[in-house]
Amino acid sequence: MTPVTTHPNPTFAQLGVRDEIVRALAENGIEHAFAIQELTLPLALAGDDLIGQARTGMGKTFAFGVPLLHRITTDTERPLTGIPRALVVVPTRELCIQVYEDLVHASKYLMADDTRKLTVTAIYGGRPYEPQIEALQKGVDVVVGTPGRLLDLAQQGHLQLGGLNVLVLDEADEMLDLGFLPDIERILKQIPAKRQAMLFSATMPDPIITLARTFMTQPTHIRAEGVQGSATHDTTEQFAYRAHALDKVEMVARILQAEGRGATMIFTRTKRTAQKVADELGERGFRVGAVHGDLGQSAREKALKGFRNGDVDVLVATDVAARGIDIDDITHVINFQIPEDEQAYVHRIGRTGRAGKTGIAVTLVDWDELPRWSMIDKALGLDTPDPAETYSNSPHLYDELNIPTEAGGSIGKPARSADKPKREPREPRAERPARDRTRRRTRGGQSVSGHPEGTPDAADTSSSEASDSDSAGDGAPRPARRRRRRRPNKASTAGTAAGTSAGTN
DNA sequence: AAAAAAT
Repeated sequence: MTPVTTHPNPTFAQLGVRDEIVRALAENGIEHAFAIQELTLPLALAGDDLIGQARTGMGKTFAFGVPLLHRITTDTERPLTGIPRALVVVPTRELCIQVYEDLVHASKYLMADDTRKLTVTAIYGGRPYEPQIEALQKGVDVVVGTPGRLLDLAQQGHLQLGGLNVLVLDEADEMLDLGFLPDIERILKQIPAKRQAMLFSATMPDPIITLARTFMTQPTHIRAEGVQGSATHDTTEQFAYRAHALDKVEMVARILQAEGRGATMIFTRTKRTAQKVADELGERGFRVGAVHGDLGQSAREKALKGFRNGDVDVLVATDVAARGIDIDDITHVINFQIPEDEQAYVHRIGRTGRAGKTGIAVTLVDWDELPRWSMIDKALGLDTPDPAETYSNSPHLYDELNIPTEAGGSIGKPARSADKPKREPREPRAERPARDRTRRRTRGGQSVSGHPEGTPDAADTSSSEASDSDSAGDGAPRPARRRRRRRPNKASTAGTAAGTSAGTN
């Protein structure tokens, strides 16, 4: 069981973070450090290499962002010159934007010298070169970027990597995976050998850690509470259902009618399917957006922005949006197609249940997906009921999905859909007050008010030597949002109790 | 075999 701590986590001020940063964080409602942040700060400030692991939505961005900003502005031997001193590499463009914005907020009051503000810039593809090049020419202290554009601008001579003091790989296991590894190696070649490297992710497979150690200096592996287990949250209720591919959209439509449903993310395995599902749900009247790699960059950003601000309440995406994206009030994650591996599953459902909130994850498993699903289920110890057992040829199979709703019932009934016209005029925008519809960032996974979750006491810190090594529409009834949440009491809870023991990697 | 990431 989770140890009960009577003391709240320490504040950033208590942890010795400089006042400019403390003030900026406070303006965003952040005062207390999450476990991963508290554990990371002393080592990160000392310049140590480290691998930071904490569950999704538990504040990894500021775990590297805060010490990074503190350190490069406090090093009197190396004043900031406008040549990049810190580089954060991320796997997707949208995550790049998000991390960039977090760092901009946190650095609001920081000066590079007596006359110049500290500058952060985002370098990513799908957008014109000129503004990014101009920003670099004006002088930049911190760069956040995706690999392709970073290398491109480095090769063109616009991005100077020789002055880097700090390198961060966010979603590090993804960055060191086959698809990205060559790019990362190219970047590593261009940065000074004597630098601090910090790697963060909720998931860190052993082979990746072994690989990481080849370019790190005696890294400390910091694992915040919880990640030793399944790395999924016990605040997120998980379900798996057997589904015919052809029925999946109908099942999703019913899930989307769950009472108390807030924002919902639907993940697919392919770009085509993502678009198709988005289109079909749109036809059914849901306010839906799509994010995948076949869309133009502005369409991707527009969809995500609409989802953030509440104009859209269903977002269909490929795994491009599986990692890092931090949006408040995502109550449901639906795996329309099962993910590639357990890491992808962990990150997908990690879009809900963030910062101690509750969430519901539903995975729809087609016949040909059963073997892979059972592998994921086993690898994570989810112990969901075998979806095969829910198999039936009955057309009424999905009448009861058995997913608890806020009202205490189950969803799955067609809910008047039979006599309902496929499409109704949408309610005017003004119908709900804008503020009520606005979905906020959770600010790096940190609750905007109250104490963050996490008990540092339960954290397992191990040094590199000691333990070796080890982140609606109207066609359907409008869901009631923001009701008081009732804890679902049936079906399978994932994960081990977030705590000390049972820590088999 | 898929997605992502430079054009």
